[in-house]
Amino acid sequence: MTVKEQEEVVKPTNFIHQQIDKDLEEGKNEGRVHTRFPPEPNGYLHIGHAKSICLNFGTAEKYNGLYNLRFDDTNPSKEETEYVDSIKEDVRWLGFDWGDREYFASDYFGKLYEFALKLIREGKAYVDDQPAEVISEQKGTPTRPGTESPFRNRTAEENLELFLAMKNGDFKDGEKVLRAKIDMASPNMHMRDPIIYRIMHTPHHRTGTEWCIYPMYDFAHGQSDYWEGITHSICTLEFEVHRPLYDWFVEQLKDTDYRPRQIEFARLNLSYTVMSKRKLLELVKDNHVNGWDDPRMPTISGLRRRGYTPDSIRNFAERIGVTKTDGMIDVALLEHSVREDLNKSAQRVMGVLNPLKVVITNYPEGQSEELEAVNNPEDESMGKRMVPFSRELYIERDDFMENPPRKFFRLGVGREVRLRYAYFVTCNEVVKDENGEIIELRCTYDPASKGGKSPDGRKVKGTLHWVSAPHAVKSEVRLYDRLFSDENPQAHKDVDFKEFMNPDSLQSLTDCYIEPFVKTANALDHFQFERLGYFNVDPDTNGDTIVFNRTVSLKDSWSKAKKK
RNA sequence: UGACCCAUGGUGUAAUUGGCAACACGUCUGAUUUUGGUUCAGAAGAGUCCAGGUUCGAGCCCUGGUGGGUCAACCA
Repeated sequence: MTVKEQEEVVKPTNFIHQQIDKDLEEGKNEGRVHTRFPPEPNGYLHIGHAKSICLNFGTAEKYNGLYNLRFDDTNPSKEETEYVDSIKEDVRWLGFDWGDREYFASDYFGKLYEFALKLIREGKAYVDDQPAEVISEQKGTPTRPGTESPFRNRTAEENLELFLAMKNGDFKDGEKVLRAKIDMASPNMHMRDPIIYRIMHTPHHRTGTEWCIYPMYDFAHGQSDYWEGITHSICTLEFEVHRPLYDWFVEQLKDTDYRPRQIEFARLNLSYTVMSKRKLLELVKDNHVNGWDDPRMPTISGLRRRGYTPDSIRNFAERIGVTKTDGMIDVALLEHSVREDLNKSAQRVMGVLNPLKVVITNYPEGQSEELEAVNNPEDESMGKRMVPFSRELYIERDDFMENPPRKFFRLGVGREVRLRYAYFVTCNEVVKDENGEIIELRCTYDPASKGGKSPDGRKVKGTLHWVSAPHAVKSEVRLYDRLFSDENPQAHKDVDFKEFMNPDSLQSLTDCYIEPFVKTANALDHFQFERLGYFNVDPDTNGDTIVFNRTVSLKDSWSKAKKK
């Protein structure tokens, strides 16, 4: 291993690990590191969550600690079991195993209720009878302090009685709330007597109709962390202003030196996409895409269906780093991560997307043969396979030009190229239909060049992929482009992000021919179609047609050169 | 007329905690190549938002600006 390689192996550190190092040095929490990933089951996980999962769980792994999966299910009106299941599947697929440490905030509804009772008894919480608008009005603004509720100084007895009535269902939704009594003049809006319990006569996906009062996020999160023994509660930047409140509740709760600590990092922004559950839900609900797992979606399930691998996503998460700087990651980095992974592992195969028929005029009619091809030049252990060759072939339309420009290495009339793993062929004639459209090429092959070798040492500039027409498997191939044409579609104040949707984000080719090797492929299997890109088998595949998704194209220096 | 946070090549991160800015992606050369892929060799590109200060020495510390983000849901 070279010096350079050794440097690269060193896992990058970040400010969170540095803070944990410090906590450990100071002997906090008996040297334990315990993290959690706390999704709300109200949507599917996306690549931004993947960053958070890798950070939270990866951190615990790094420090030989533990990590929990905890569903933040305190709002029954938005949460569903479908989402719980998809989240578990996605986290598992990414390669993390949380063992039996699977929790729900709803597991703590009882303890949370008891804790609220304690706050009331200590005069630190009160029932407010005012409607939402009035409470909101009294909150003030960031630059103006709030005013106190007329119900703020009820006696503990009265509050206890009212809260019990709330719990017993004596009131309608919104009629009363329980508030923490902190400081209406605090410069931090979240400290101005935040609402901690609201009335919702809505069945919960786990507790059913047991409760009609539900705790707010702020009243559940830190406490859940505390009860689970979380040491480092890593979340995104928008919760930074909640931290004093998080600490305030933990302070009321703690009875030892242990205390969980919230640390915030910048969420992931990816160019040419949107990354909020609300917006992704909108795309799904309004049928702008075909579901949460549409291969154009930045969801984990979409990326999986598109052909991304867990490794590629984890490497990506590692590469982008962790900071508090709000930035925008170039999708090119994500694409680089899959190419890097798939280049090492993907089975090579030849497939023609836009077929052009080629007849080898000096190859006997009715004859065919099998030629040996390498399965993966990056991994010899993947072995070889046989590819059928015959008189009638398909090549890529792009690989032939009647009037080739300079530096075009492919086929033209009178030119010789190599058909990969097969023979050298020379094009002699172009056949056109009545519209002048090229419909066939007539070529001759050199039998001495079998395997693609030139016995006389003569060179050809181009090597083309091809497929034997009678043997090929006709398939559908779906090509994807970015979902949005704007780098940051949600950043425009006066324009809805959907205005920037790319109308050509999905192109479906139904006249594609792939070598017979793919016949036995299973859903989600990865391939490299030589010279084209990485593709995987879409679950839409049925007995009749194999459907492929293009995960990402190969790097293409020819298309760049062409533009000049 | 607030609180909290952020600011390093095009992009994302790093800099042994004060010692003259490194890595990755991207871009551009060239070599190799039965994938115009991979690999390899190399190049361009920032003097660290600005202004002061402390110091022999500042991207790191201090002060003041500027720019950006977050917070006023009975959402999380």
